[in-house]
Amino acid sequence: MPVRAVNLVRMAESVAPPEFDPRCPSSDIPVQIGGKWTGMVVRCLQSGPRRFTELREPLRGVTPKVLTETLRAMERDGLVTRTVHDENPPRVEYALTPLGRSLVPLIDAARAWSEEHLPDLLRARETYEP
Amino acid sequence: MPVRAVNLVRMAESVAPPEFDPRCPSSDIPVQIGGKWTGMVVRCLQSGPRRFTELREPLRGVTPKVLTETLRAMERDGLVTRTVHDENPPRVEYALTPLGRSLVPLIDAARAWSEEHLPDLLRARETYEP
DNA sequence: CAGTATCCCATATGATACTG
DNA sequence: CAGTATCATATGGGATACTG
Repeated sequence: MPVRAVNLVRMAESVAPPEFDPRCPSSDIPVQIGGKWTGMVVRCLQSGPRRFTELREPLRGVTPKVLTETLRAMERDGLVTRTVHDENPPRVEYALTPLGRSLVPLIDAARAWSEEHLPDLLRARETYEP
Repeated sequence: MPVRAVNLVRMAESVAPPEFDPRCPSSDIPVQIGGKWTGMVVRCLQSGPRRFTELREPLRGVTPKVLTETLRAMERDGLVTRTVHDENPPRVEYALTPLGRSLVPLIDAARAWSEEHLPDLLRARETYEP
């Protein structure tokens, strides 16, 4: 399996601890938002709204349970909207909100980093010995 | 505990699945690099080399075991160097490599995102109801 | 179609104690 | 000082089967 790129998949909502240490500007306690699939969902929705199964397809390997959890969390955080069209069979569409769209540059930056630096990282990994 | 910012804490080394779906440019299978503390270690080392205990201090809450694991992984990936000075008591210094330093803009971008958008996310979280 | 309902498991993280 | 060594556990992620 060839290595392709690096995705941003997790971010942390950081909370200042009671005893914030000014010597390290990021000595925060992280509380995570996002997860394994969040970044990929954002990218999949970039080109427009998609239905549940339309998301499952390109995200090969994601189980319906996990995709549901991911989408619910993103909805809760205001990253996507969930629209139920009253039809039969049911049709549910997910779309990015402006907030969700604002993540795109960050994800792109992570991928750009990977395209530029991943070979170095992998080389380091190969030559490393404990 | 006031919310301060958002840190990038995880990234995924993405591997193309056998059946890559062209409709979604990021339908990759992620294999994670990084972890809860990696981003903070990078930021702590930004201002120069630090010793093990000098890292433990600002990263309140990290146990020696976990900090060791984090640093070893970062060393393996070529993000930091570990220099043992032959003295007594022992002195070990960790420093960013150019590769490690190249992560800084990405981490800063994540923090910038948070400073700009975290209030929106938290507001969405509060008004959300299942 | 768009999910739920269960069950399961690896692993990331942490608590605590000890050492060359 | 700079770690190891153990042990414990929460939870993110997955497998599988079922449903309005």
